[in-house]
Amino acid sequence: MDTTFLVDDVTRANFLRSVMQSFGCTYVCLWSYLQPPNCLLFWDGLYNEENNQAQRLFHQYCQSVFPVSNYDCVPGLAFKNSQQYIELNESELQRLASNETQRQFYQEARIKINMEMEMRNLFPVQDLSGQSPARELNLPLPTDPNRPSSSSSSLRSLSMDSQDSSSLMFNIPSTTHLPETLKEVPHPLPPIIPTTTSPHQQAMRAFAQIRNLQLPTPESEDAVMTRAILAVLTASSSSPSSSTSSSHHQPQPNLPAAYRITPKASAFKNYNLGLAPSTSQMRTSLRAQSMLKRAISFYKRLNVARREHTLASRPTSTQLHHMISERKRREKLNESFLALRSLLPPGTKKDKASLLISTREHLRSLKAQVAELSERNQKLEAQLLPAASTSTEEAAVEAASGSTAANQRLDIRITPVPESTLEDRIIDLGLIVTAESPMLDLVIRVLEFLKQVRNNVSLVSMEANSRIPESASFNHLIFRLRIIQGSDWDEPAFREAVRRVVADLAQ
Amino acid sequence: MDTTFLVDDVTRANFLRSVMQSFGCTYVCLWSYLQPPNCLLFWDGLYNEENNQAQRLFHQYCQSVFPVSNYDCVPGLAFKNSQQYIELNESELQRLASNETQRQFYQEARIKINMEMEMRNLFPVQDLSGQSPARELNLPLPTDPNRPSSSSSSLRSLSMDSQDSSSLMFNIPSTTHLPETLKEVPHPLPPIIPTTTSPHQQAMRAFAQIRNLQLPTPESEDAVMTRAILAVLTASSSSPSSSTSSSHHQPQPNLPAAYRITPKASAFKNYNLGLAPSTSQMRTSLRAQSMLKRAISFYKRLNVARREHTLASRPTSTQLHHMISERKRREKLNESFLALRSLLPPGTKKDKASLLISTREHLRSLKAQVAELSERNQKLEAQLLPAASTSTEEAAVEAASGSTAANQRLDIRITPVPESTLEDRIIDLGLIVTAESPMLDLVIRVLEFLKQVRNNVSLVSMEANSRIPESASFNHLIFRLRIIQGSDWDEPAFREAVRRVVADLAQ
DNA sequence: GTAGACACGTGAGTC
DNA sequence: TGACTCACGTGTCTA
Repeated sequence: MDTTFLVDDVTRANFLRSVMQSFGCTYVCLWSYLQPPNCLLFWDGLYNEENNQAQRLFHQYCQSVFPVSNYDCVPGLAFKNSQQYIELNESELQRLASNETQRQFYQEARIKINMEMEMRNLFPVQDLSGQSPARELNLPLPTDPNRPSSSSSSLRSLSMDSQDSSSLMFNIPSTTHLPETLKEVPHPLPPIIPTTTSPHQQAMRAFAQIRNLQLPTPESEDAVMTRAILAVLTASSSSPSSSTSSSHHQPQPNLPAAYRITPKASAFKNYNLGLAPSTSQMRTSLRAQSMLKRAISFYKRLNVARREHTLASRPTSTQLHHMISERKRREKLNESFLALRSLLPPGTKKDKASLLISTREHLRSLKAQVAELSERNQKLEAQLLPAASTSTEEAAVEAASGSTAANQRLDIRITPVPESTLEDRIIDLGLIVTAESPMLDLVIRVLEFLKQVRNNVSLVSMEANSRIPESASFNHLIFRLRIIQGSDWDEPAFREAVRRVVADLAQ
Repeated sequence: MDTTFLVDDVTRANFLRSVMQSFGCTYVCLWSYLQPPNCLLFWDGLYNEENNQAQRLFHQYCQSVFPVSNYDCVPGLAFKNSQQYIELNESELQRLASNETQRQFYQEARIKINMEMEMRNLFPVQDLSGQSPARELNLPLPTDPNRPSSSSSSLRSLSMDSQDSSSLMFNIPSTTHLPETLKEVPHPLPPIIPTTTSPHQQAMRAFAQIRNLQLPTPESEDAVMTRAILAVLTASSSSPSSSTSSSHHQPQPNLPAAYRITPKASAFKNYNLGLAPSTSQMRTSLRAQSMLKRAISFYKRLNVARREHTLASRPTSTQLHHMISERKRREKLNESFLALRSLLPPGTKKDKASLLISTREHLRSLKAQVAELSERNQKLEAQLLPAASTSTEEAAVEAASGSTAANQRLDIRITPVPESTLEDRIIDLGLIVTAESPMLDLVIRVLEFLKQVRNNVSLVSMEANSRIPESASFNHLIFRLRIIQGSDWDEPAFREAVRRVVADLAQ
């Protein structure tokens, strides 16, 4: 219904931009998320004394306009050392852009990237401390969702000037669209200075004198001031009814609600520079006021957050823990990879992926090998023992042999081989010897003994295994003996003889 | 200048939000990048009949409000399966990377930048609206700071005003000018109540009555906006830890976490899940999908765009290619992991590290198995050989042994044991001796020799078999020897020594 | 709420 | 130089 705030906002934006640009800022971004006249300002450039002064001056100005306001120029939003910050300059844009549309595209893209980077750099870590942010922010909660008129108004409201196609998010166009910033213009003092010079005018004038600025046009300035003061006054005595009443008063629902920015309109708004409608009707709503306060507190919050961010140690403890844990995990995984590679034939690549696939292949080939071998084994066994299936019976026989205790240092078992016949008696002499001496001696000794009794038995086959070759070795020997036909075979005597042979070797 | 679209856009957004949320969507996002009245709609939740209906209703509504509008609802941008993402196919990448279509790439980059920005704006990372101690600002306090926010449903989504500058960026004709596809809306329009209320209000009211909705209130929207701003400013590394302070009584307790989308959100979401658009919307859906797909899958590549204008377009493509190739690499590696797991016994954990170690163990066991099997096989063959000397193995063995004649009386084989390592070298000394003398002497002689060279080798195990086919006995001996570490091992010399030891015994 | 697992994009290094 | 691999820190999800 009324656009005064916006006008005011635009005025301030222009002024602000002029100030900042006069101090060499290449990038001034005015953010108007907030309800006008609240906005955020970002600028780049070195944060130097001049900027400091500009900031002070601007602050002074704002204070003069809004005495209750603690307008806060957040100084450190300068991305001075930020590598990501991309300085926009017109010529480069021109060079890159082939046509007008594309140029705009580039501009927009760059600006957005800028903003994005800026955000990233400014707030890489979100650590808002333990305090309740809301308390600090003074955020008003919705008072009553069922409040009658406000809902409809908010639903209806939206605003943006839609005709300016070149309206960009962040008025980088301030460099392009603001030839009237007039750093070049030498004497820009507002012509009309009333007798009752308000503080802000003084401040602005002083500032303009310093920097040779052109200040916003006095008309808009006056209007702004008046409105602002009125707004402040009204707000100080405002009651919630003002909001409702003002909403109520909205006579034409779909008429220029164009300039009212509802909080829902969240995108960056364009300050259409040079837009200075003369409608000076005052619209002071509690909502606007609340937004102002909100903005102020927001600025505070911003500063606090920034400070906290810069001061606080970057990684939170959890983050740090996470990091090192992840590191451990990677390390372990790499260890596993290494160990896996050690098992593979040494010719394999040490590349991780190829290690995996070679492992896969190796595994597959091993499986195939096992399958083939086992199959062949089965076949061979079937071929070899149609008469006797060795393994199972052997176990059974051993179990049934009734030998001595298991833990003995020397265990001698003599078991008949099932395939032996009466004419061809074959026995197995099993020895389990725990000996310190190497198995070699043991075997030789037994063999020598067998050689002595070669008239009684002959060696058919033998088998010797030693586990744990160091220190006390565990030797398992099996001698398959054929008992010579006709000889008198005394098994206990034979066993005793064997025992005597190997007894002194057994540990 | 006509603001009807804009005003109505918000209305439509609200209505739409109400509709979708009433159907259980936790996240509804209206995107108004496009030139109004074109916008994009995203919502989560299961794509079910109700959603379908909501979509239809929305279509009808839009049709009623803007008969010329070709509103396009893209169903099913479901962020549920976060692991899935959409991979760009190669051709598309090529197209993007090529120079001739650089402009399109820029456009897409811009799109994704926009998307990122919008994401940040739309999805507050942090709930910052706690209590509102606005007393110092003379703001009306909320009726009850601790009350559960009944209007939180409206807080679940934000809508963009469509008239921000970013609408420019989407002047890509193919995407903005979607074909008219809404002619075949199956259901009748929502009842339009005449007189003063606008159609959207009527529709909303009717719908609210149907679904018992609570429409958004401006206050809540204020809060949302404020939160959004703060979120944007404090985003970039969102950690939910900040909610500790306000967790006690969160003003919007049911604000779902799923609704937080940080710019670092990495995985591209597959929004095709459960997509079952009605045939009438199929075409437009597909078209919008293709654009969306590109945009979404690219929105993470903001750095690309950043480089794009710091440097030339070269590193852009390289970076992009790098990213893509890295993705491919990861994919391939994971594939390898998966394939490897498929080879392992199915009980193994699907954890990557444990997969590796279990693979290692499995491999080791397989090797042992192979060794054992082959050994046994050798044994069996040796047993079988004299019986069936015609077998192929003998020939093969003899051929492989590199010995001179086939019918030699002595065959010496030295083969490394596969399970031996560099540190622990184990070899098999195989002897096939056709001798008249009994095997006993042969074995003893070999053992004595081994005893002599015990500084070089130690006996691990041995095996001896003798068959007596006819006249001469056929002896097969296998000695498994461990080569002592540090000793100089000369295999040919050893072989020659063995040969000399047993030569005179061989027939 | 915390520990672990994964995927991501990116910088660095290597051939 | 470019193609490629790897490590890193971070974000997200799950148990």
